[in-house]
Amino acid sequence: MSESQKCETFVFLDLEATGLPDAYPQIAEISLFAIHRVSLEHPVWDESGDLLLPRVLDKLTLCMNPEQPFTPKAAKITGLNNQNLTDNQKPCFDGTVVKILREFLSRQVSPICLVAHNGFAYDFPLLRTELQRLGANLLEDTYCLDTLPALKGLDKAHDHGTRSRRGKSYRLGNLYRQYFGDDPKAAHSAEGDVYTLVMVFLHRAPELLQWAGTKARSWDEIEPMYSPGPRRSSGRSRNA
DNA sequence: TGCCAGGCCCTCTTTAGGGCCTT
Repeated sequence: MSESQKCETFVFLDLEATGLPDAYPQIAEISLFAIHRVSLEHPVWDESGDLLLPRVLDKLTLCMNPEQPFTPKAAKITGLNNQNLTDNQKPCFDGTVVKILREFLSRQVSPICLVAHNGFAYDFPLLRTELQRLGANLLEDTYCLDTLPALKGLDKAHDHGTRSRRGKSYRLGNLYRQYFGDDPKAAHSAEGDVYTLVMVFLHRAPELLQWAGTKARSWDEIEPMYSPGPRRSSGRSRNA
C-alpha cells in the first residue's frame, strides 16, 4: 500500500487455537485491540518513565468451543480445553462471531490494518480458514501487518548487513523482555498476548508505522491455512 | 485419517540443511 492510502486504525489481533498448523487448528479465543494511528504516533509515558497502553482503544475478546480437540500442548499453554469451554456453554466460531467481528471492525475508521505477530504464517490464514468455513469475509479495505518479519527487517536495516542479529529471538515474549526488562503479562491468553503485542509495537511505533505504509498486505492476499470442511464433517483437505 | 506445517532466513550455502515462529 502507498503512503497516500495509509491505515487510520490498527487492529492488534491474537488467536488461541487448538494447535499449530499441522493439527488443522480451530480458533478457541480471539482478542482484538483497535487503536487509531494518532495514539500510536503519540505514545504516552507515566511519571516513572513507563510506556502506557493508549487510553483510547476498543477491545473485543471472545471465547469459543472448537469442534476440533485441543492438542495436549495447546490445552496446557492456553488453559483452554473442550471441557471448560463446554462447561461455560461457549458456542463454536459461528455466524454470530462473524457478525460481532464485522460490527467491531466497521466501527473503526478505515482503512484498517490488522496486526499480528507471525500473522502471515498463523493468525491471518487461520482466521481466513474459519471465515471461509462459514462463507464469510472481513470488510473491504482491510490490510495486514506481521510484526515478526517487520521487526527482523527493521533490525537488519539498522545492522547494515552485519551479523549482530545472530542468535536474537523474535518470539513475542522475548521481544517484550528485551524492550521492557520484564516478563509479559498473561502469556497465552489472547488478550494478554495482544497487550504484549501493542506494547512491543509502541516501543518501535515510528518505524513500524512507516513499515506498514509500504509493506502492509491486502487482506485479500491472505490464503487460508487449509481448506475447511463443513461443520461436523470428518473429511478435510489440505489447501495447496 | 489423525495430530502430519511451511515460508522465511541464516550459514560451516548456492547441486542444502536446519532453526525459527505461531498453538
